[in-house]
Amino acid sequence: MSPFDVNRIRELGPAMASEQGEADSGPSPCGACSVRHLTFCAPMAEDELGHVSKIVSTIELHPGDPLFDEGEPADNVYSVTAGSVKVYKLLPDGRRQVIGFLFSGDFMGLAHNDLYAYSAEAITHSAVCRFPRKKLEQLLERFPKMERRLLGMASHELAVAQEQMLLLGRKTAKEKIASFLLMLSKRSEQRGQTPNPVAVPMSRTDIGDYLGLTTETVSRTFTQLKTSNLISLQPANKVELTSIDALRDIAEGI
Amino acid sequence: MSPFDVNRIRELGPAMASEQGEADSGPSPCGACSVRHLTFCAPMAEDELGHVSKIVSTIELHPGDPLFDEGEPADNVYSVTAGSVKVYKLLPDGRRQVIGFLFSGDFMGLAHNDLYAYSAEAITHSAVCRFPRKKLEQLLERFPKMERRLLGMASHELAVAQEQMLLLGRKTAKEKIASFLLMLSKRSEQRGQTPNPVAVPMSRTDIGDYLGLTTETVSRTFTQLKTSNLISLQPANKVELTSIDALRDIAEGI
DNA sequence: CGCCTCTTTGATCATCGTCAACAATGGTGG
DNA sequence: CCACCATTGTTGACGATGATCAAAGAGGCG
Repeated sequence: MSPFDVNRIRELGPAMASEQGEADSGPSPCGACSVRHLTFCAPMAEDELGHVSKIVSTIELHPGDPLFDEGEPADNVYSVTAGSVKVYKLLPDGRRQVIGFLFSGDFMGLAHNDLYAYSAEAITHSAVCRFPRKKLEQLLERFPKMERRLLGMASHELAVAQEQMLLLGRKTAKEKIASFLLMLSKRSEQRGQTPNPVAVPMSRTDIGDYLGLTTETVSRTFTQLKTSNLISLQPANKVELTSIDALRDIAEGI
Repeated sequence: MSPFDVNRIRELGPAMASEQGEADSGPSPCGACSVRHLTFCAPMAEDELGHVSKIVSTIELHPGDPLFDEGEPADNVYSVTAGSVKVYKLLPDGRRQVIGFLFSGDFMGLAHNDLYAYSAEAITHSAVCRFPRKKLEQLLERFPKMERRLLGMASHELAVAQEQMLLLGRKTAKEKIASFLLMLSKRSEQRGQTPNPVAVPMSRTDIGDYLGLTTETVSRTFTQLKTSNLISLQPANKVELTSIDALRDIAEGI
C-alpha cells in the first residue's frame, strides 16, 4: 500500500469505520470529509450536510476486497473518498475489461436499470461512502443542485469513456500506455496529488485489462518507454514521466 | 436512403424545415413530435411543451451533412428525431473512432466543458432538434423532471459506452460483428421499428470505425456469418438475423 | 448506359497474443 | 532479522488474428 492511502484514510479520522466493511454513521462524517469538493456532495452547503450524513455510511476496503458484482441488485451508490478502486466487466469465458479506475471523488453504481452493470473491487486500502439508492434519489429530488452536479459528473464520465473508446479501438500498444500514464498523472493532479512521478497502484494485469492488452505486452511496452528514456520506474509503484511532451506526442499518435 | 427515414421525416410534417440546415420555430413543433416519448422531452406535460418549442429549432440533414466538429464551442445540444447520425473522434493522422450511432430519441452535445468532444455527421436523411445550451440549462432549472430524465439517459449512455469498451478491448472480430447486429436490432425494436430484418444504414467503413476493425475485416466477417447461415444480406441495407440465439452466443464469446 | 463509390475477395505482413521460463518483489514465519 | 515462498513482473520464441496492399465485382445515381 502506498503512503498516500494511509494518510488519506487517517485524514478521515473518526468517520472511518475500523472494522472491515462495517458501516458507521457518526454525527457528521461529511462535515469532516476532506475530499468533499471532489465528490457529488460538493454543492451542498455546510448546514445541509446533515441530510447527507444521515443516509451515508463509510466503508473501509482492503486490497482485493470486492464491493459489488455485475448483475447484483444496484441498491447502493458509492463515492470513493480514499484509495483506488477498479470496476470491470467479464465475459463468460473469463476475459475481463476494466472499465475504469476510481480515486477520491469518483462515484459508481449509478445503474440505468436495477442491476449493477459492472463489478467493483478495491486495488489499495481504500474508503468509500455508501448511499442507499432510494434515499439518495429522495435527496436528489430535494436538492436539485446535487442532481445537477451528478449530471455534470456523468457527462464528464461519458467524455472519458468516449476517449477510452478511441484508445481501445484505434491506438497502438505504445500509444495506449503513453495515454494511460498521462491520464493517471492528470487525474492525480486534479485530486491535488503529485502528478510526476505518478503513483501506479494497479497491477500489470489490471492495466492490460484496461487497455485491451496482455500483461506481457504492457510489461514490454513499459520497458520500451524506459529504454527510450521517456519514463523511469521508481520504487513503490511510482513512474516518473521523464519527457511529458514526447509522451503526449506518442499518446496522440503524432 | 431507406424508406423509413423518408416516412419519419414526412411524419414531422410542418415542423420540418425544407431548406438545408434552416431553422424553423413553428407554433408548436413539439406537440406534433411523434418520437417525444423517446427523447429527453418525454417528461414534459402537454401544456408545458410551449416552453420547449420556444427554444428549439428543427434541422434537416442529408447524408454526409456535418452537424458540428470536435473542438468547436458546444453552444447547442441536439436531439435526433428521425434518421441516423454518427458521432466520432479523430486522431491527428486521420484514424477515426466512431463513438456511437444515434437514432430517434438520442441526444448529443452534452459536453462537460465548453467544447464538443466529438464530431457529428448525418448518415441518412435525418431530422434533429437544436437546443441552445444556455436556454436549455434554464429550462432544466425550471423543470427538474427534465433534468432527471437527462441524468437517466446519460446513465444509460454510460452503460452502453462501458459495454462498448468490453467489445473493443476484449472481443474478436466475429464477436464484435455479432454484438453489433444484435445491438442494432434491439435498438430498432426499442424505437418501435422492426428488429428483424434490421436496417443497417451505415457503411462498412463506419462499422469498422465503430468496432475497431478495418472495412475489409468487417466485410469478411459478414461473409463468414452469411456462409454459416447466421445472417442473410437483403436489399436496401437490411440484414436478416437467421439465428438470433446463435448470434447471441457468439456475441457473448460462448 | 456508364461512371463512381462501396463492397468483396485475395495475398502477404506485422502487431500483439500465447506459451514458457526466469527474475524480482514482498509478505510471512522461523 | 533473515530466509523462504508465493505472487507479480520481465523477457524470449513463436504463432495467429486482423491490418495492409491490391484488384475485381456490385450498386446507385447521373
